[in-house]
Amino acid sequence: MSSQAITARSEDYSRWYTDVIQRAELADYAPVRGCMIIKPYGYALWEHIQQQLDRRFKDTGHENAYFPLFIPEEFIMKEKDNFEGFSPELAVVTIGGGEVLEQRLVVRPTSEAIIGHSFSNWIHSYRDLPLLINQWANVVRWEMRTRLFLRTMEFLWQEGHTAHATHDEAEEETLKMLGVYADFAINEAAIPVIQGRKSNQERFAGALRTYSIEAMMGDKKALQSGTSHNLGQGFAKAFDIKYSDRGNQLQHCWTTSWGLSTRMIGGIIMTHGDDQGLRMPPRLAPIQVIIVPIYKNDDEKSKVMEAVDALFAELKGAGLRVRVDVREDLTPGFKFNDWEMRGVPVRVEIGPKDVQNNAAAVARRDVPGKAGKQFVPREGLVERIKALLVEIQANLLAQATAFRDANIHPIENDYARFREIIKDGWAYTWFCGGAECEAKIKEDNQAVSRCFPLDQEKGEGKCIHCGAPATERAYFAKAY
RNA sequence: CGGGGUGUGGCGCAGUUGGUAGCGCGCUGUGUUUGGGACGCAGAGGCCGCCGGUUCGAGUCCGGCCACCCCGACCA
Repeated sequence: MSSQAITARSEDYSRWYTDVIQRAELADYAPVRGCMIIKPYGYALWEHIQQQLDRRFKDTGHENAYFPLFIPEEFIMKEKDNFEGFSPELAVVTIGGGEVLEQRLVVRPTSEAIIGHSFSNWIHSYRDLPLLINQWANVVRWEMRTRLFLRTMEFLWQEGHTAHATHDEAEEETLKMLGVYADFAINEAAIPVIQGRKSNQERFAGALRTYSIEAMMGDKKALQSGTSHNLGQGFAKAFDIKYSDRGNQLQHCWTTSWGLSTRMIGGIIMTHGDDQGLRMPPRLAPIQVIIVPIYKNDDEKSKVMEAVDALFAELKGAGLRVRVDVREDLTPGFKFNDWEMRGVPVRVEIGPKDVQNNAAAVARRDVPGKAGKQFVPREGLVERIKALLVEIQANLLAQATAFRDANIHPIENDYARFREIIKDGWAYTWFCGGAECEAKIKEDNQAVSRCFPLDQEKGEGKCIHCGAPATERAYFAKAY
């Protein structure tokens, strides 16, 4: 619990972000640089993210497994692009049991290598395909600069790894899981995301193609919130993942990998949060309904608590995540602010008047102040709250979508204007995809291409930077 | 690694020309309070980031180191 005010977003967005996390008790800094302690409230949010994703993975035929944290260094080196991409950020164990290790062990930055090793043992025939595996795990990347949830040296995620008989099947899987991420982001986290393909410069080194979902944060910076790779046959060749086809010919598999991490929590904070603090999307909120009892004396207390307990049981019975704030010696006003800061979607106040009137005061987090508070008859209250949670979920998505759309600006053939746009928003424009253009744009604007959206009209234009013919449009933005 | 900042009770901070550490919040006890961040009274809590130097005496001055935060480069 904290009574401190939160820095206004307009004053200092970074400070607002870290204030919210600490005051809402999502996470603490750890004694090790770049690491974080995820506190119960933050972890509960992660658990709901996990549940919603895991359900979707199972529904699309995937199974969970677990692979080791330690990976022989030579495994990592097998796939050259992968190794070169990751080597600067590897944590390597060189001593174990007091002895210098013959075989140095890498703490996994991702598990393509060790899973590839297993896949080569598991897969022999086309009958073994497709192989659809997911794991929930922690990974470590030695980052130079870290921020709570957005980039920490150790983070939690899921990584899906699949093997297929053909390129097209792998591509289909890659896009299917991208779609799963988008569905999750939009319908559970209420974050409008754009599905797209990364430029060659931005794609994962070991991948044929990298796709991502991109979201706009409250400061108009972009956040890559989920990633899906078609790895081609690169890993299959490096790890000898082969199968005999129907004609008894040995073929290399086509593999994919896709991941979504605790970074998503940062996305939720920065998409929905306001100057009062967090605003949790109801479907993921650790607490959906907080009940604050109000009373002056023992006589009132017993009457109020009777009504509160009954409502609590009813809401809980309806499947809602509900809690009663029974803390003594805190004023109701303090509790209102406290739970608003922590983003609980619906607050129910029950005092002597409400007991008498057979009603309750219901306040919604997405509408600030008195406008969001109304008195609701006790009769039908549970149904009203359930409906309200649905409304809030929809409203958060609508607000975020409106904000995003208001800050995306289409532009053609005008680099000067492009540069202006990108200072405070996203630009949507023709892009040749070339490395030189990308590098120059980055140098000029501290912004990069986010993706070529999958959903775009066919056409042809001129690259915003070099003017060469371009067949695709891309989003450009400053990014986390 | 470059630039900027900060290290003093749990948190936020003050601490004058060097004289043996204080405020607010929080915490404990207690009483009055309670419909938008309550108040009184009584308490507990500190190796002033670390090491060294100057000095009769260092939170304060000097030297060195370390850590963390913010902004870049790198990255999900």
